Amino acid sequence: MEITFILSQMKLNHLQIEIDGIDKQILRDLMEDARKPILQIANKIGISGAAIHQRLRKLEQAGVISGSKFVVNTKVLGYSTMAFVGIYLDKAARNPEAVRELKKIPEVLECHYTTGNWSILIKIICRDNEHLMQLLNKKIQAIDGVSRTETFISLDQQIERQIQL
Amino acid sequence: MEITFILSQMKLNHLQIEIDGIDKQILRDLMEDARKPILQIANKIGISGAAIHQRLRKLEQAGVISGSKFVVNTKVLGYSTMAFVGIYLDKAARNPEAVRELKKIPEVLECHYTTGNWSILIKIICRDNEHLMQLLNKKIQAIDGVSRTETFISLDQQIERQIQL
DNA sequence: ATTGAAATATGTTCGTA
DNA sequence: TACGAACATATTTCAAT
Repeated sequence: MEITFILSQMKLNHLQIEIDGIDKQILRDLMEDARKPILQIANKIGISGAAIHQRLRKLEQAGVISGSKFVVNTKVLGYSTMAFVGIYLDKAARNPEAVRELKKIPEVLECHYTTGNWSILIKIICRDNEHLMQLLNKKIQAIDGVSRTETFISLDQQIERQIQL
Repeated sequence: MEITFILSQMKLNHLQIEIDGIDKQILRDLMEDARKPILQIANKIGISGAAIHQRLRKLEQAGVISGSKFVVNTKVLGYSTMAFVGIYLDKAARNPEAVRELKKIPEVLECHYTTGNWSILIKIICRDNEHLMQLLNKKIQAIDGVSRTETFISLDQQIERQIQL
């Protein structure tokens, strides 16, 4: 009986984070522009800046907000080629080791353990096809345990967004 | 001779965006926390706040900075399942139409035209496996032109980052 | 490109409802 | 929760180098 109580409390903490309409409006604005002034949001919604401030503190403490980022335009910096690479590892036990190596490669932006054919799926960014080829042949294929890779070059990214509240 | 001049100017505008070490330090800080006060960065680097401000203006005008975002923790909001879905379209001509439909599905976070087997690769986020199944069967498979899909569920994302400067 | 200082704008705290 | 007012910080501008 005590255990079921504790479990129900855990559920409350983990699942019942109340995000009302005002929270959503605040988050929607800030997800689009992390530097948008609180007062602008406040005026739009029709509550005080102090209220927004309180809600943001609540959302941060609840862990709803993970942080904020400046987004840099990789194309302007000369990175024109994005690709996904499915990686086959010959032994599952080598996975953590392989991931450790992948973390050392700055061009690797994402790395997922996945269901399906591959052990790992990564997203990478390269200056051009030449850079991509070097990366695959010299760095990724060189990782111990990597037996084969399948590369999918992103010819054009049509959607890039966060979850919609 | 005039044309070569114009071309060299275009190259200057598009490729020779000078990002020096100070720019990189500023961007590195703000990519980690978009709300980090300029003065803190200024003190760390050892130049004035006004100088940082000027450089940020320059970087914005050059298009290096695409914006800033608040990052929300999707897991806390109850979205525990991320997946990649490779989509086969029966006719390439249907691609733009299919992408238009995908844009209407809020769970679709990314969408890429790709080389390789599929026409399109998307990244999606779902509450749970049930939600994922509904999304695939009722919404994605229902799009006109979609002949087949291959789904890769992300069991664990080990790397999530931006380009390293 | 950079600075310091002034002017403006924004964020934060707090007593109260 | 929300408010407004007081307070503390941050940003932007600007003349000068």
